[in-house]
Amino acid sequence: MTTSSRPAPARNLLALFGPTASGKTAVAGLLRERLGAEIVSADSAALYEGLPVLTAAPPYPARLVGTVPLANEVSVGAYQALAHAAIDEIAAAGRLPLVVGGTGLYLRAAVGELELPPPVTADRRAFWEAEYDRLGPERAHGLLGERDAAAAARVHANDRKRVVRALELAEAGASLAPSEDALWSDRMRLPTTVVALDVPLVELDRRIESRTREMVERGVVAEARAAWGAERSRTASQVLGLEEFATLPPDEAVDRVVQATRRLARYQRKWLRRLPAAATLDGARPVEEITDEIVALERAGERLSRH
RNA sequence: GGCGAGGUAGCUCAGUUGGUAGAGCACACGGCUGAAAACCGUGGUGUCGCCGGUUCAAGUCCGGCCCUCGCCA
Repeated sequence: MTTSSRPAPARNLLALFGPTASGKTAVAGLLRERLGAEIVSADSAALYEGLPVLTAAPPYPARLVGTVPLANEVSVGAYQALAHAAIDEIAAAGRLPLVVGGTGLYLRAAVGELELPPPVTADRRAFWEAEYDRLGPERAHGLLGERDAAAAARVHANDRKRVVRALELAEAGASLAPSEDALWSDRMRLPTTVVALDVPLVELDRRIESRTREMVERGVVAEARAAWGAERSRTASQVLGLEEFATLPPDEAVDRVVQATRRLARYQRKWLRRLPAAATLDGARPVEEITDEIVALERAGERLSRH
């Protein structure tokens, strides 16, 4: 009654990373059917509710998509807790969690062993921001050097955001400088098959342009205006294209958003080059073919783990 | 056709009394540990519209031509 073939490896985690417009959504949609996977998004902008067109929300259920009110800030730390909970819940139910996203840091936070230093209260942040502005970059950085030399060595004086964060952490008894570099390591929280999807740059640029134009037909302008008029946090305001579509004539908004999205895609491809992946597949190939390959990789147990 | 304004980096433009050019954005490369679609660092990528003249030296002054925009015909 038992077959002679060796048992299939235990399913743990599958992760799909790729820049915007690389075809992640379509591939993940097929993987969902083929592997009975449940999708967990790793995308900082898609977290927001009310922006399905602008953030290209998938046409099928996915965790951590459209769940955060625009009035709230998002952060890697908050995302990480939600992602780990979702992954563990899916796995506990005997299904395959499939983490899909283009935000490199979020993907690493979801699948890796990133141990993030704690958050700090809003008033401490406001205090250190004011201190930074009062002292100026050099003296603020100098102060950091006295309080946390390791953190100061990693941060440029002009990087206000990081100098402020490091000062907050030093005050709280923590440090911005990690004891161990987990960001670029290939250590995984669970045994994970990581697959990267990429498309030749010229084709990617073409896709970005046509996809941005389609957004207009699908109603981004109304969507963006509604969101822009609502109470929105700083991180919500920074979602690419929100301000452009809400405040500029559509043609001009499209041009700017295309340019900004191309820049984003190049940034995401930098992550792609450094992320440890079992394979990098060409997203310009037929979706079925790509899916077949990923299924094969997953079944073969091509995965990274804790070591 | 006449008058006016203009032609300098991929784009928008700055350039002093002549000393072979520089900002922002874009772009390239790099960093990044609770803002990452964020933030920061480094890099000028050029037939200064074309041809000639003056000058030791011209983006800059002179002459001619070409092109763009506006107004008037």
